[in-house]
Amino acid sequence: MPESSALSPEPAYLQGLNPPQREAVLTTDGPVLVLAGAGTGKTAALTARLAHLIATRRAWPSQILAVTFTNKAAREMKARVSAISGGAIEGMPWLGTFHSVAARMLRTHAELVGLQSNFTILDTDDQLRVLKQLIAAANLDEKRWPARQLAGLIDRWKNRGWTPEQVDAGEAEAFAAGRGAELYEQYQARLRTLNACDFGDLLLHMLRIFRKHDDILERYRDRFRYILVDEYQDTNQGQYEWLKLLAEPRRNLCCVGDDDQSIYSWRGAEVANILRFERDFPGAAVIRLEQNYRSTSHILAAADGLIAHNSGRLGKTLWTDRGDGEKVRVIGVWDGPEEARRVGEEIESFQARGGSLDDIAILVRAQFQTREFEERFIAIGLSYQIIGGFRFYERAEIRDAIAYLRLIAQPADDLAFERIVNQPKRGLGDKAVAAIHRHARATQLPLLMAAAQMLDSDEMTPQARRSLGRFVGDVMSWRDKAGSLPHPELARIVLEESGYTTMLQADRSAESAGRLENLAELTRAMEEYENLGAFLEHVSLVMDNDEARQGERVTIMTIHAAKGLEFDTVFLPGWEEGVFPSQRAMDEGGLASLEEERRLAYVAITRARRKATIFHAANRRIYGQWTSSIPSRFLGELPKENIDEGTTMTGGESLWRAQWSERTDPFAHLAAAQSNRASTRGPGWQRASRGGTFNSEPQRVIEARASAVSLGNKGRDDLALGQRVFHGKFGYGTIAVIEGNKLEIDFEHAGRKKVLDSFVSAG
DNA sequence: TAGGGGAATATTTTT
DNA sequence: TATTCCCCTA
Repeated sequence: MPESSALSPEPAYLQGLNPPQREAVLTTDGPVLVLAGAGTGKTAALTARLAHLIATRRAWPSQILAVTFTNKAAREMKARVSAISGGAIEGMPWLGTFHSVAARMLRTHAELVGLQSNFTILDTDDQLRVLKQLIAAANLDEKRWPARQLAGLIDRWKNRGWTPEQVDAGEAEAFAAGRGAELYEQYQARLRTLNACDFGDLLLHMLRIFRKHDDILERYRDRFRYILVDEYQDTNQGQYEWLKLLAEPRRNLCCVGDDDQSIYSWRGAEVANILRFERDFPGAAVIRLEQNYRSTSHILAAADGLIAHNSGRLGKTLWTDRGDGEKVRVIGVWDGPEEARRVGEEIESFQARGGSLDDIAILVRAQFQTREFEERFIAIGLSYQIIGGFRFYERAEIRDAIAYLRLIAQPADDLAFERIVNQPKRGLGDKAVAAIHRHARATQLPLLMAAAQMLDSDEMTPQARRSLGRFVGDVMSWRDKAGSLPHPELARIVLEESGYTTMLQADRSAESAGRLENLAELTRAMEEYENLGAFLEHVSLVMDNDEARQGERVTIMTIHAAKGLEFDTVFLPGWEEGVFPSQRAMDEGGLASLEEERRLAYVAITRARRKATIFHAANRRIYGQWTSSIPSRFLGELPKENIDEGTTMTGGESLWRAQWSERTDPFAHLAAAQSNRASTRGPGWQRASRGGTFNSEPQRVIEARASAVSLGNKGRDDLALGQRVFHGKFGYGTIAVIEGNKLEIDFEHAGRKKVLDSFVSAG
């Protein structure tokens, strides 16, 4: 703890903060809403506030509830609070994500909602499996009423804090002619028998407990002197109620957020929560952080001009003293491949000038857009990483491995049992599993126990019985070992003895090597946890796994994933109607969705520190179909004075010519790019697609030329002939030929391939 | 029961 | 263009 504050002029945590930031730190009591625009030093203010509360003895670390949405944000805040206090503040036990905090609470009160304190937290796969069974049991056509849709609805209801009884008729109508609420009810009942809950339940159960048990609510109210919420614009209805209950009667609630960065309404976030904060908490102090420390002014002004087209904003004006900087560039290109080519060229020249790839990001609206870039970067040998998509713990092999561990830790975990009885294949298919289910239902036993009993009956074919006997025996023996072996060791044994490793080794597909590598990584990750239980809790709540990143690389990710991050140079491809704003969003959500898309565009632009380049293509292949596209309406909403427009195509008079010259002269686009002709935005772009024929040929030529340029230079000095290496796609192999930065490798499973050295690591 | 082949289908995804 | 899922056959 710091010295008595009266003497020292100013505590360290206040240094370097601007006046509004200080206000956000020092306005400790009563409701406070901090409107923190993009790049305005929100996290600095937030952590200083925590430090201040503790340093001035307003609260002990354990008396502050601080919630975030992501594990990443929670981790960062923890680290910064610890740093700012010089390590004096070790733990803030109640700093975490909404879900982890709620889970922690729920473990102590589980019995009040019909669970045991060791309940399991279901992942999406488990959830869908349960729902599929219920839908089938209800005699509904799974085609017409997919489990995914029901899962989405139930999630939405939970986000609003509704229990099955509270779902109104109109909402229930949305699924299977009014049977939605009924299925929700059945789902909850099933979860209770499984001693499990899903993500939504973590919050909803606690909310119900708070509503029903005053004494418990009182206890938490008494404990939490101060409450702090990050990314408040992303809270859903349930979270809002949860916070409101806890914040009374002290009302020391500080919410930080930015209505212009609300991009998760499709996940239940209610912008309304932030918009009505002042009404909900009369007398609230509203503090605006408007000085942007991230971007230069053209970038800010462009973003600001765009977002001004939205209605119903709280409004704020970002400013910066970083100078004008460069204008935002808007570049029209012919098609997707050219877009990727252009971005690749710019990155290479940036790199040639000594720039670092780590400073560059390509932010896309949708995952499918990443492919074009990936292909291009592989071709020219540019290091990149794609963030998002499937996360570590969502991969099938990881989930399978975890299911084994779950079953060992909790033999009653029926979902885990179902997932792996026949994985790897043991000849226990639908028939056998159905028989086990029948027996389990009849005897009220968990599946694993029921299966054990059935070994003595003659309900199954002898071979199925033999196979099942072996499986049950294995699980039992692993359970025995679990007590004595360190858990990572146990995991390795399980993977080996279950035949899972063997199955992958026998699999000759390109991915199997990567899967084995993932499993190895999993057992490595387990070492950081005290015991199996702690590890499994981590896995359910923290779905990400920090992968060690090696070397410089360009980052490719969705705009959603980029929120909260910043990069020196940002490329924003695909600003076309239908892609961005996305067609589906507009079809389904109308104006509200369009505004959310616009906020997304705002988030995208404000990620850039110095340079933002937007692309729009005249033709794009979507799901294998060539479609012509018109530039995004958002482009027209950018203030003219903050953008530079250009196109790589010849003038608007004839797209035909552009097409023709592309076809015959592979370097035409370069010439066009250099002369940077006037914009052709407008009707000329709306030409019908000419189909995919024209570009296949020139692309190959250009591809070859670009490869020739980037290949054959440098090469790595840490690789040698005969060395064993690992490749993300092809697995392990031995180097057979080295030629500059090109390698020929004899892969153990994929045969001989030519690859670039930047894609292999010493194995 | 497993695996092949053909048809249907396709945002964003903090926990 | 992928991927996934369902049906059918060995």
